[in-house]
Amino acid sequence: MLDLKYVSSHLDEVAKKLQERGTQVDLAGLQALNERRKTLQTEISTKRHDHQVASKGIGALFKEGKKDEAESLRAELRRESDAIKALEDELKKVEDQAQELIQILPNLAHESVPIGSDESANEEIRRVGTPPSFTFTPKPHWEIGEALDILDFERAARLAGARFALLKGLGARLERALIQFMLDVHTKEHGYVEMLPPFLVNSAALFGTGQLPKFEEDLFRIRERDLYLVPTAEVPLTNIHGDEILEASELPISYTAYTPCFRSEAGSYGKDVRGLIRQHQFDKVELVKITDAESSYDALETLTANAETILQRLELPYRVMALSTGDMGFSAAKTYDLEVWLPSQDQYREISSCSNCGDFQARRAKIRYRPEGKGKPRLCHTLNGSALAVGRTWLAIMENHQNADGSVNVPEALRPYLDGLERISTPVSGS
RNA sequence: GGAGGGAUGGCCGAGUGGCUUAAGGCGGCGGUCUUGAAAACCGUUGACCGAGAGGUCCGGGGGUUCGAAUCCCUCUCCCUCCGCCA
Repeated sequence: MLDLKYVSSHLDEVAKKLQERGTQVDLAGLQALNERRKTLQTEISTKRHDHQVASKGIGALFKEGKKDEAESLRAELRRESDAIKALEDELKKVEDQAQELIQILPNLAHESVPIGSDESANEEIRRVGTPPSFTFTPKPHWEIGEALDILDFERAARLAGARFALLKGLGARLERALIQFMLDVHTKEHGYVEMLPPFLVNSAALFGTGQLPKFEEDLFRIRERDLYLVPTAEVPLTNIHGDEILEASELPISYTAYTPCFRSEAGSYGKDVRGLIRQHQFDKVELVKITDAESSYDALETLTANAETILQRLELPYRVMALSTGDMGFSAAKTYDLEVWLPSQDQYREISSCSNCGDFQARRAKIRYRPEGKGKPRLCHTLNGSALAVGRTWLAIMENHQNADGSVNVPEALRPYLDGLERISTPVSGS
């Protein structure tokens, strides 16, 4: 959420930056509401003060036996009390209106973010690794997986419908190995604390990270309850310190967690209908950092590098993209996407998204810290990134490490997690 | 699911309508003493809105009252016992 005070005093600048993100808003209305809010508050504050002072006099008058005076004062204060109540009602209405307007505004982009209306304006930062060259036509992962009998979409559909998958045997084992591998790297080498959070969260948590109120249709909600399936571990991890004032010495905080993620994928009809790319449920290992207000952009570089490590170890070619103002998510001030090479599509596809949200989520979730020594609490900065989306990693391995005979080589870094297995092959019949 | 008991500042905890400007303790910070430290003693100690005056905040929301931490309604969470259960 943007700071109402800042918006009110920087109308033109904020409007321009929002427009770069593709959002048109009437900020003048917001400013008017803020002015009215301040006026009302001052008036209420003064009236309440007078009322309190006068009110104390009643007890005294009764004690002195001046009943008539006490009664008339009481009647007067009764009217005054009603008047204050009316002002308070208006204040609440004004505050609610301002809140409603400001909470659906996206974050402002950092100055280093390329300006543009969509992904065509994204900027390639670097490429790492070389796409493999094959002596045969590389197959898409769903063909490889089904031939190896480790992936089954048909039976998954029987259980849950389209956009669900059933991993079998070594397929399931590979998924589990990837999760374990990623968590080990981040906890043992990158200093993240492993968490295993709830997979269901309430609306307050989703408001904190920005999924609500604007993007409810992207979520799966539990019937009749204020609970939603997590769309990403970013939600529980970032909200862990909601409503807290942290000590500066505790920062930065680095958490990692594996969770399944659930997305309704409303509005994505016809996109990526085949294969594992776009599912209602997928596994992800997430990284979250909570920092002070000064170091979040350095932390974004670190976090992105941490995510890249996984791709490098798994020998998967990828590139790093700086998203443009029009392609970034709602809460982000700056985002790097990691895109992995997919031979069957002959292109790079997103496998991780690493964002610095600045104080945008911290303001919503009330995550603050006390600067070194003393002083007023300040808003933290929050960051998150996938490291990585496990399902997409699974399919990237299938496609990049496939052989002409339909088998798939296991990257060396992963072998310790698969009892030393070097390749996944079609099982010899009967075994 | 049933029955009871709770939720007060960073933490513990007192407080049943005006004398609460939330007691007291712990912790933190500053000081005295000390070569230094500990102990002891003294002082200090929150968040939010507002330019300020001032106001708000005792789990959340609503109500009664001139006046609510205190009374009423409601929701959430926690604890104890019973039932069920991996």
